[in-house]
Amino acid sequence: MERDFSSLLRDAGLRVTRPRLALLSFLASAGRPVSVQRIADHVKSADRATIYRMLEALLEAGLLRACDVGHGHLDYELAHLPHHHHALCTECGKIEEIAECVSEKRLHTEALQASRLFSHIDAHQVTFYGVCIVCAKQKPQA
Amino acid sequence: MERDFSSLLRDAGLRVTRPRLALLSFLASAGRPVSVQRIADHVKSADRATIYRMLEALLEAGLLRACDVGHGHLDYELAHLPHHHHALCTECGKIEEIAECVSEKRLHTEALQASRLFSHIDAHQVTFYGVCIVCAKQKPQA
DNA sequence: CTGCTTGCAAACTGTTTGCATGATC
DNA sequence: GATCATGCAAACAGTTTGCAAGCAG
Repeated sequence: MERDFSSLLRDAGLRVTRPRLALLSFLASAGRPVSVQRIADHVKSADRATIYRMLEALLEAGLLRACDVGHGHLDYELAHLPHHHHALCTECGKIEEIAECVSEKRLHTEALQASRLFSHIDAHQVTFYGVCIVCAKQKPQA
Repeated sequence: MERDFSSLLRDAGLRVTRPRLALLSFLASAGRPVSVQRIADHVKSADRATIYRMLEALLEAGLLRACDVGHGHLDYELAHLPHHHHALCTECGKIEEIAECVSEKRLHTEALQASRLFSHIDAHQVTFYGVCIVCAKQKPQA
């Protein structure tokens, strides 16, 4: 696994350093978007400033993706996953990755048609808000 | 217009105060989601702490809606508009409101089907990223 | 050896809280 | 007059920047 990350970094023209490898493997093990806070808790070797600079560099290089489910800060995940979206449990904050839907591709074109001010649309992000099964059991129709 | 806001507040069980009316009418005049920063610039009569507390109260009461286009903080808009989404110009930061699309309703159900962990989904938010016509003219295929 | 990266500390921005004052109902 | 809302100041959290030291290429 470390091998992969090294080449990823190298191919992106970035130096291979211990903190970066630690960050990447933590994100890989997480498997879902994580906050800077959580990264700092787990990748203790790296200073917070370093974490922010790494995230910026890796984001710029396209190795990471930032996603925003609306709790005031960005979460980060590895970018080499297929396009997908997130469902946020409004009870416990759990995030699930949701595969791209069929009707989603239409959204893009329909949105551009509905728009008056836009020339083209490059990307989109969808977040679903709901209640996960665990929370639904604990708090029936809360 | 002020009449309307007064009754809105009253109906929500909130007191009618000058800062709240100022906030509501500013949001109405803006017609698009605005940041706290922008609110503070325009609604100078109100203290920043007051702005945050007003936003919280009005959000709770359902008069406002928060939306997050991913630049690190929330934007706010009046909630009595029909459901819609936002397109963010990645060049100039302009936000356009995009009407709900036809295929969007399917998203909801498809997402739930694709999910493994969720019991039900209550809401969703979509943000489109693109380039507005003005910016597209200034920077052809940048 | 050169230049990119990191760590540490300090500055900043954005947001929240406590408490006394003031306004609404 | 009781309660809720506001202003001010101070605390907090999250993020960014400057600079010297360290490490990768």
